[in-house]
Amino acid sequence: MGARATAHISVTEAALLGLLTRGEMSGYDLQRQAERSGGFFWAPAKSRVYAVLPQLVTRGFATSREVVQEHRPNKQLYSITRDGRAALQSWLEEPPSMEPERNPLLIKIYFGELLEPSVLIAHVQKLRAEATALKHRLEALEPSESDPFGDLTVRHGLEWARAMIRWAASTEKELEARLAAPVH
Amino acid sequence: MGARATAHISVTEAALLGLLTRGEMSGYDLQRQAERSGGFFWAPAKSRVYAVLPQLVTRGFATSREVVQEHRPNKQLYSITRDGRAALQSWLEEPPSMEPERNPLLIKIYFGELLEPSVLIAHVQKLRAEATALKHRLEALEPSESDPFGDLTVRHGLEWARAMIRWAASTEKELEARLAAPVH
DNA sequence: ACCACCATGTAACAGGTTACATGATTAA
DNA sequence: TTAATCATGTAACCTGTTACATGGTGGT
Repeated sequence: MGARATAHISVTEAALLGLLTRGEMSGYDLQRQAERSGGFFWAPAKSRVYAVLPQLVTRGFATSREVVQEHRPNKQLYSITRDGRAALQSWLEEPPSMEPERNPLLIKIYFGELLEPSVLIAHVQKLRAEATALKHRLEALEPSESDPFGDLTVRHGLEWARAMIRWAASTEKELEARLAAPVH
Repeated sequence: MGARATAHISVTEAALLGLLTRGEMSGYDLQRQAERSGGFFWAPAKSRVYAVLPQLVTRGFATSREVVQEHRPNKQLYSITRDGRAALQSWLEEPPSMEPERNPLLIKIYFGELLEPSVLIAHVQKLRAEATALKHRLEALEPSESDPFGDLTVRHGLEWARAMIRWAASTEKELEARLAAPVH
């Protein structure tokens, strides 16, 4: 045991193991952490969390112990093992590959000829509104950050949001121009 | 038949139906079109294409006819039906919802404390290289575009790529600074 | 001689979602 | 009294991937 050099783990498994390096936690805790801290870029369904954790134990990447509670439901606390750390480490070290955006909006734009311009504009406006909301949330967060790495992910989100806002604004303008002067 | 007002279709089904509005095509054609024109934001495996097409026929969204060929394998040509157009239309009109980036790189950054700075820098550099390559490909494409909607998706890609390049550059700088002056 | 293109599919697996089910405690 | 929090899970489904299998045609 311990010599399982190249065991493959999924993104969710890696993220859970990552959180477990910060201490023993329950599935409930993990899911909340995921929603809060990293929630902008990773948020599995809770059923997924509860499905993955026992698998981590089975594969030797975590251990669990039951904690009996008085006025709360009992819970399982999970800890990362040496093997778990090793698996996480090699996942973290794998060069990440850039995947193109799989955004359905782009397909709707691409087939824009099939939609009324006003509907298309509404779609783009919605993206802009959501990106703007994200930007505000992230801007509110930024200065108060003690951990520098969380900061970097926040800045990533900000760059992304700003890019989307820029694109949406220019796209809206262009579509509106086409509404005003429809060249059939 | 025809009154199936709110039949749900998946992104891939919508995209295939969208391409079929441009004419009768085989699975092979569709997959190639997907790779070329829209390939930046949507690219299903061919096995998926061949799996989805018969389902579209079963559900009444497309019809197929076999074309016997002499010096080539026979093929199935698919056409979109009235029901197919209706289903596509309502998919296109659904307001798209912005999903946060699920980029694994962000998780690696978030747990940056567990990685050597040099590895982290390499990860970010790789993203920057790939985003730069994408930017070049898209810039080469842009002026020659006859269809205006394809153009809008290209510009989306460009904004995205530029944002990633900006973020990566500033992140690299910051990580390198930390390498030079490690504040324990 | 080799490789790319045309053309379609199967099998096995991976990784995820939503909805449902349960049930006590505590704060507004 | 109503809602949120704590706490875990099952069942059904969906969407997708990689690897394998087949085999002729046409260009370099």
